[in-house]
Amino acid sequence: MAQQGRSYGGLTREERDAQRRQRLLETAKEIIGTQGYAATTIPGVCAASKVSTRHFYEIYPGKEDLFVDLYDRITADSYARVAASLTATAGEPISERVPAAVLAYLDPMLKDPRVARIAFVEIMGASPRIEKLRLDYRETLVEIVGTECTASVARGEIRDRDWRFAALALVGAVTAIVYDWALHQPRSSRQALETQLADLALVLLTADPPT
Amino acid sequence: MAQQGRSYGGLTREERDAQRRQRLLETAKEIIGTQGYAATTIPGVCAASKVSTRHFYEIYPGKEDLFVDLYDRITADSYARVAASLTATAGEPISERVPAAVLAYLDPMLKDPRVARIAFVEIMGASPRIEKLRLDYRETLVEIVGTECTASVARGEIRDRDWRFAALALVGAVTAIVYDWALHQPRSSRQALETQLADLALVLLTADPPT
DNA sequence: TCCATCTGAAAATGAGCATTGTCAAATTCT
DNA sequence: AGAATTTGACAATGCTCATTTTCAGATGGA
Repeated sequence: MAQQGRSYGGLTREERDAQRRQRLLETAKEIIGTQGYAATTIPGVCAASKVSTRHFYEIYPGKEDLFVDLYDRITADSYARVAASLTATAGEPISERVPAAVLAYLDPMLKDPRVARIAFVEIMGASPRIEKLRLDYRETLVEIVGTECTASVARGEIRDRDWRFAALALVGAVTAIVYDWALHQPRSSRQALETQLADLALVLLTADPPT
Repeated sequence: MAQQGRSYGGLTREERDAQRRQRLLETAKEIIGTQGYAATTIPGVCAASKVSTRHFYEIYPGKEDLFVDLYDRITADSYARVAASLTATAGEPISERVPAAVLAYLDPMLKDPRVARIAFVEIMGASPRIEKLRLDYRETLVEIVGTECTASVARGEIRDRDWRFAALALVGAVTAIVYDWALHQPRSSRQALETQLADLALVLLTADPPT
């Protein structure tokens, strides 16, 4: 057995493990976000991370767990941004709050196409467990939208409607658009895209069907 | 070598092959649409199809090709419906044509949740080849939307805009919503969903961003 | 210094398929 | 009937990993 816990290379066990985990996550982002989850192998990730497979299994129970950890972090990051955005725009009308929150969520994906691919494509149907994770996280998003919009209705800003439907539409639309933008070269400026996305969010949550 | 081509069991070689292919496709729809592509194995599909693996490889070069064939057929079916719908509504305003075409496209997915799962989830990131297939097919859809909408603009019905953006939003939104609807039990009536989808399509293609 | 830990590299193991080959029985054609 | 095909079942092969184990050397602590 390993794991007695003394320092090595000037680092404690926790620090060494944390650094290995960090390298694994960075490499996983690169490989999964570039080659896809199906094409990702443990030996491949380990080699690129300079982490032996033995150490890998000291940190993660298996391959799927690395992906789950990566996705959890990506999602937690975006959720924290959303929370911060909503706090920052407290008191403002929905037409400010929602677009800002959507762009806050998307910032990591707009910055890094690998993140966009992981969060919007590779995560889908990868395995039963991961698919459930995706749907659970999305449900949280749906609830946030519902809460915000219902509050806005109460303020008399917008008309009430099926918020679950609207939220799913928003998430689906944004997903497709951002992934497309992340892939295409050349592409429009991030600024231009953000304007379009903000308009889209607003339209989906507030527009009335014509005639 | 097999393949000399005489009749057997009262059927020609073509008929026998066609029946096997039919059974394989039906089983593939069931397994992929229920367990997912990653969990689908050739021996599994063959056993459920009553087709020997030897015969499988007489029909398809490999596993991926079966999936491609299945997806091709699903897509071709939907595209044919769209074409028929557009023909049927020729001369009518965009507010009739687009919602009708969207619902025509979605009919197979609304009828069979397995088809929805295959077309909207399992197809994503399954392999480089399949991902490319998906994006190519989607591009066709984007072009159709662009063509229809540009024509509508020329008729003075709607304002011009970034049709690629709008089309991607429409496809993404509809995908998320229909898959969600197909999964959830209990769920709203198909009629109700179709009304919502039609409204959504219209809003995405014609609504102006508020303020 | 001496011993217990820790480390990276690499080999070993084992499962799960995809794919190919074998063969006896069934069917068809002449 | 008799030769040639076709069939389905199943064994055989081979490959790609995931996961485990080995091991010689590096490091830390007493």
